[in-house]
Amino acid sequence: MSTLAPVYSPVAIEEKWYAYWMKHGLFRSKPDDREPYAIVIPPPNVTGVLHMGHMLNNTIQDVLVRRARMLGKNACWVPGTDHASIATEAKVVEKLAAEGVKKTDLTREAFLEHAWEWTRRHGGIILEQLKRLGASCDWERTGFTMSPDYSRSVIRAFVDLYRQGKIYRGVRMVNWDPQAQTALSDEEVVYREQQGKLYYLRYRVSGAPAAEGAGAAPPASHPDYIVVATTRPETIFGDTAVCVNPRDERYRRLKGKTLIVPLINREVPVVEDEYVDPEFGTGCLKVTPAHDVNDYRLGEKFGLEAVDIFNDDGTLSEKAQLYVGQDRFEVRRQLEHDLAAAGLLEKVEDYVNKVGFSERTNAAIEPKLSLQWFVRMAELAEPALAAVVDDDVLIFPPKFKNTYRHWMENIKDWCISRQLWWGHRIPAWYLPQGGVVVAETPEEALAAAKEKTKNPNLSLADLRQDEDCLDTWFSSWLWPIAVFDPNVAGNPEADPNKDLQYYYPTADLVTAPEILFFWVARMIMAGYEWAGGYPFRNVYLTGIVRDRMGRKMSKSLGNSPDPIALIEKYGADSVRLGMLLTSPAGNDLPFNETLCEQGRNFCNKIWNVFRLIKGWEPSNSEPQPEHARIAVEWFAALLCKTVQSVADDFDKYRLSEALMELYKLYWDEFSGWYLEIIKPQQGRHPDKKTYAATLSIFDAMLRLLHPFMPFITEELWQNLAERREGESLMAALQPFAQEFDRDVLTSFERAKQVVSGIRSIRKEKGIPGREPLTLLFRGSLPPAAVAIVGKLANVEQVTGVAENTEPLCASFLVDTTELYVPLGSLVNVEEERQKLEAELAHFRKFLRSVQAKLSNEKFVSSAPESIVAIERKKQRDAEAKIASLEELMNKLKTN
RNA sequence: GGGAGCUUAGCUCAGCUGGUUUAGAGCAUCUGCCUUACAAGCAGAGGGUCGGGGGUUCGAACCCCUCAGCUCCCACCA
Repeated sequence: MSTLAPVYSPVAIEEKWYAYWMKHGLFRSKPDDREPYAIVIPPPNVTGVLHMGHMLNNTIQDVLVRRARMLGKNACWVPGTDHASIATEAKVVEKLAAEGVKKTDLTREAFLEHAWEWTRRHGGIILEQLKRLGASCDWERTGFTMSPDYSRSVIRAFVDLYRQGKIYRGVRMVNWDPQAQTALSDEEVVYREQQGKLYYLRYRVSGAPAAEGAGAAPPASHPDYIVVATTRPETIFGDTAVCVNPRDERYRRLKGKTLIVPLINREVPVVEDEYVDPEFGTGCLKVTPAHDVNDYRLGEKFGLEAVDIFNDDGTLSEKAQLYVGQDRFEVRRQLEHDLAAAGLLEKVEDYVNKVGFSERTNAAIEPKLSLQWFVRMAELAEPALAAVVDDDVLIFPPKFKNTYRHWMENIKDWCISRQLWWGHRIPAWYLPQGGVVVAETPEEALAAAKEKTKNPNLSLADLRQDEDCLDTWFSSWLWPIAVFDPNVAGNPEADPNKDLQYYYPTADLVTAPEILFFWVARMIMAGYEWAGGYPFRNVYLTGIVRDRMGRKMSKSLGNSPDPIALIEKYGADSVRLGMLLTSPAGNDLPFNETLCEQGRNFCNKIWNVFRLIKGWEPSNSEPQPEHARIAVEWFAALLCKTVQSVADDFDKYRLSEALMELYKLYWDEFSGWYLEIIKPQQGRHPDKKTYAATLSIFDAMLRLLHPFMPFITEELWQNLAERREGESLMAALQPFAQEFDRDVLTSFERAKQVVSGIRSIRKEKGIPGREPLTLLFRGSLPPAAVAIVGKLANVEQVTGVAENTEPLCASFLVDTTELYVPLGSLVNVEEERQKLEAELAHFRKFLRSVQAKLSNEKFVSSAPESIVAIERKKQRDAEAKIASLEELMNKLKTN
């Protein structure tokens, strides 16, 4: 009798096996002659902590990697972290602020000192958390996007693109984050609907008399004024024109006139452009070239001055003339009063419009003209677009292929400079007399500068390096290349090293759809640019983890459970199951702790099966009983079928379905049917043959389950037999798909129906399981049924009869075989009759529909032969069943 | 404004080329059981006119049209 506890406790077991796997280098991967299988982790922020999204994402990666390893591939999962320029810098700034230190008071060097300190303190926590999950990463390969090697890759890539003319510097309208005080790429801006106001402002026509204040406000249609609608009145100080549609009759009189901007009294021209929608607002558009993308275009077209009225922190600058130094939103509020007081505010309406916010700091984005570095994308995008369109890179689920194509076909240049310190500093040096050199090192920059200026006396002190850093994604787009060979990116002459040759392209990339453009698309571009081809063959896009109310889990909402707390409560295997039980690729995962409970229950089930088996010893004296022989034969076939369909599920990235299949195989088929059949009586042991077969089946199931639940399967596998030190389930092979006999499966399914039929009768009649029954049948029964009813339904005797002569029976049908359970007085004839009547009605109706189909000439002539044959069989079966039911009915009547 | 997708049992989803589907699964629910591996369990049961309407077809959850609702992505309407 086993002394193991009836409840599985994961904590100590998980720790033990993770340490064991590490100790024996089982996560390690080096190039050899096996087929390679590589995954690079989407590097989490270096100072981040694990959240539910990571949990889902990394569980999927671990399942894929562990399975690949067990299929005999050389599996390599490369972990690492991202320096996350803006996110990390924001955290450091916040931390310093809490200590009363302003970033602006520090030198760049001093600030970086703090940032590195922060990174050392918090860096890598998330990787330790991944270990709790069971992640089988090759930790010796842990990368960091700001390690010295990696930084060299990034800088080299910049220099290379610059030399090719694919990077340029210029003044463009960019998304300005006034809180972080940096430019952002278009992808870093999120638009949200905001309840705002639409302000109708009066612009006086030049030469017309000025208003005298609120009381003297002219009527709306006054010829001396026009009315302009805007959501951002504070930008009027940057107005350099007013634009109307040339076809707009209402404003024909303004042609060639100038207008007076309210409060600051700047005289601006009226320009005409089709861009303006006469239907919107008043049909007059104020033009602020420095603070609106469209206005910028109008400004370029009409040669208007761009007056930048904002400071970098979002306060008004000297150029605004009024409200200087005040915050933009405060000015907006004040203006409403001040304009009204001046008689220049016609009306204010509530208005919903979309406003851009910084993805990182959540500050309202200010479109702003500024001098930034850009990557020219058109040429880079070409092969990356083709890769996906031509299916060299497959995206799961495939609906994202369209999204990808649309973005790539309309790609815009990428603003890569950030006004931050934490990151890769732009390798550009400005010359004393103007001009710039771009080089990998200061020394090379100096040499280039000397050549460019023809001045051999130039020194490093004369050069001024660009203050800005590169966008984080400008480094992470090199990830699948640089983690294997940091010398290749940006270096056309470099020969790829062994690692890159072997592992590249990687097999699968698992990530969230939200970074399809940020990261996935750009990695593909970088792959073609520097590594000769795409970086991964398959992209698996996960869904978003949501709470019960369907909200995205986020720190700010506080609706996300702490993954580590969940692991401590339920065990890592249970949480992994919870993540995978209901999340097909691309579908959101509505998370609920009950999913972890379900996982825990399953672990417990597995554990108890093990307790049962562990308590057995093979008995040499016993011959194998027929029921056990049949169970073994059946389960072997079922196992083969499952191995095949699980393989098929994996090919299609249907991980949840693969898991569910194994879940049911283990719980229903193995525990519920197989073990109940072969289980010897209490205190006895199974025969040698059955025992061996059971161990081997259990072993196969542990292998199949291991990628999903690595800890418990390893624990049980290690205890199932003597193992050598260093031996591990994770290094074992998956069961191979073999041919199997489908007839074995169908006969067994019929046998199950017989058992269920008898159990149903017991339940209905309230006959306890202990009371043995007799079973009569008319027709054919598979041997399996005869073999197992004794064990599973406590049937003492099974007898085939030509005709049922027992007077009082409960009866049921399995296919067309009639089964009778003699019950004497327990039978209520009327009840039985009603039951049969209902069944008869059902089959008669069904038969009519089949007959209708078959008597339809068009069906018989146009449907394929095989389909007609199926219908004929349905007809025969239904007829036979009806005959059998009628027979049962007759018996009931005659009795 | 453009594009993509979704709507099947109380919940989450399968249903792949229209016919072996007489619509399935897991969870939840209900009923009966502390049966000697497991009550985190066992046995049994109920639950759906496949979002509405129309069409194509011998045949529709599946194809077409239309209406309604939901989600996501992209876009410069002040």
